[in-house]
Amino acid sequence: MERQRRIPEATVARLPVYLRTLLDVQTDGVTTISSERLAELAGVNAAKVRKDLSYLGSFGTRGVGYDVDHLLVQMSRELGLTRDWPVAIVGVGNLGAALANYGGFGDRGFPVAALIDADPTKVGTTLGGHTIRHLDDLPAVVNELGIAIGIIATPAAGAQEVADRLVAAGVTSILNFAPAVVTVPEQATLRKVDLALELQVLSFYGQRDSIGSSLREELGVSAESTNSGA
Amino acid sequence: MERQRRIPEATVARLPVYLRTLLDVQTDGVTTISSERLAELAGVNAAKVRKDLSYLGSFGTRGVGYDVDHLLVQMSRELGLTRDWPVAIVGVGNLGAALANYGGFGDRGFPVAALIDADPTKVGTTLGGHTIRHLDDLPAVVNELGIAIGIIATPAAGAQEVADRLVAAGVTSILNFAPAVVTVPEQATLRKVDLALELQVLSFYGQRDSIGSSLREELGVSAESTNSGA
DNA sequence: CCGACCTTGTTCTCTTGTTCACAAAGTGCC
DNA sequence: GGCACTTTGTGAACAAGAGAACAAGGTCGG
Ligand SMILES: NC(=O)c1ccc[n+]([C@@H]2O[C@H](COP(=O)([O-])OP(=O)(O)OC[C@H]3O[C@@H](n4cnc5c(N)ncnc54)[C@H](O)[C@@H]3O)[C@@H](O)[C@H]2O)c1
Ligand SMILES: NC(=O)c1ccc[n+]([C@@H]2O[C@H](COP(=O)([O-])OP(=O)(O)OC[C@H]3O[C@@H](n4cnc5c(N)ncnc54)[C@H](O)[C@@H]3O)[C@@H](O)[C@H]2O)c1
Repeated sequence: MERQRRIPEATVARLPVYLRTLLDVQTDGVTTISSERLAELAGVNAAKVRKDLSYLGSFGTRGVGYDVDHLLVQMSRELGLTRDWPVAIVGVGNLGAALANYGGFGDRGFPVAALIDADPTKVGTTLGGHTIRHLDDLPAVVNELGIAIGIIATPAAGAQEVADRLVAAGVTSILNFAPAVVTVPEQATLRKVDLALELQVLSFYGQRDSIGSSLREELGVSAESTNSGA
Repeated sequence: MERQRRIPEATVARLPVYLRTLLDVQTDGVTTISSERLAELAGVNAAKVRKDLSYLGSFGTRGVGYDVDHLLVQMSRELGLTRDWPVAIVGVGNLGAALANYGGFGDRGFPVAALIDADPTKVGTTLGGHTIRHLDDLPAVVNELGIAIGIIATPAAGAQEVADRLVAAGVTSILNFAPAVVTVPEQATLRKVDLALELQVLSFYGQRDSIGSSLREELGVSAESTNSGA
């Protein structure tokens, strides 16, 4: 009788938030936490916390709450954080260099293990203890260092090619910073961080608020009457 | 008879992708595009494209497709990109400096207009043409320069305080890079970019794939038979 | 040992988002 | 001018996610 092992995507995306929150309270010496409290700290709804945690099959204690240490163990295991995931950064420019210099990843089990670039003048130079290797060496680098995750920090034009090469080299997890649509085969996972998109979304809601305010001023307080039609 | 003016959140998040795609094809001299083609380039479903675009109230031409220029105008207007949105970066460290040096924002209507830090040794120094101002000057800076968006690039510990100060100074759009849960009043909009979270999500799916493979090897090809219970 | 109290786990409902499928609408050829 | 062809716009079915509510289960004080 197998446990229900399909964790919803939305839940997966929240687990890291819970994890960080739990690490925080653990540091403060807290040993037990209720869904209510965890929800407050993680900025979500308590029912959601309980449902999310139930997917882990982890048991809280009714009347008491969850054991922080136990929860951390379960969660780390589920997220695959019991091992290291060596990362390769492809494209060592402005952003790539900043990421390479950032210590926060190694701490959390994602050591930067390799830097890759296509620019011959950069290849061979050293940054943060790593010698920059050429893109053509990717298969060798991945093999030698056991690269599990590739970070794309090249200009948009090169992103798809880099992704293809990463996948060809056996890397199935990719984080893309380039503002381009990149596709990968089904067996691989791609996530993206798109700052321009974030800013444009902020712009949308910012503008809307302004308009909203103006309208509200003009029309009185009837702005609430947005009936949810059908 | 007012047009239906509630654009779903999911749609808002896709508009920037369409926008970028359209700019690309416009550069190539394309003047008309079908939902099918746009969907392909943007990496989404064609029906979704049509529904998303229908929220703009923009008219395609049946049998032909959408006029690229017209679509760009509509979309830019809807996203509020007809004006500039001056950005202040708070926390000019490793990441903040990289963002400040990055030219890609100003190009797209988000000029970096101010740099803020709390470290007295950094205040007064210059970076990318901007003199770093002290956090205490925030209200004045926001006022003088018409700051519309605040980017938080401080350590996690300071993030909530910075957010509070930004809001107090009148900034209602915030992009947070610090790995911390930050809350803002309802009238403000906050989005976050959390790299550790992204990596951990990749870890989850990466691990899962590995397990899947192993299991598949061990058990033959019965891995498909994950019956969706109830 | 018992009962009041607390918190979990889960069911149910509602909302949001995705996708299909097709009628309506326009184009351009003949 | 009409007809075949293309593509949009949207209704309806389907899937995923959020949140309220509550029964089940366990603690702890007396
Ligand atoms: N710098 C930022 O703050 C920032 C912010 C948001 C988005 N981005 C995006 O991140 C990406 C990198 O930005 P950046 O400012 O670091 O750019 P950059 O030009 O400073 O660096 C790009 C690096 O990639 C290398 N490169 C180019 N093509 C390559 C290829 N095919 N394979 C391997 N390496 C290649 C270049 O040699 C260069 O070293 C861009 O797509 C940019 O839009 C950057
Ligand atoms: N550097 C990266 O590549 C990277 C990647 C992912 C996440 N982050 C996150 O981004 C944030 C910044 O990272 P970093 O590497 O630039 O750190 P950093 O330590 O290099 O820089 C932080 C800067 O913020 C300033 N600061 C501290 N408290 C402040 C306050 N209350 N108000 C204003 N300024 C304040 C400091 O003086 C310093 O200049 C961190 O939260 C980090 O976790 C960074």
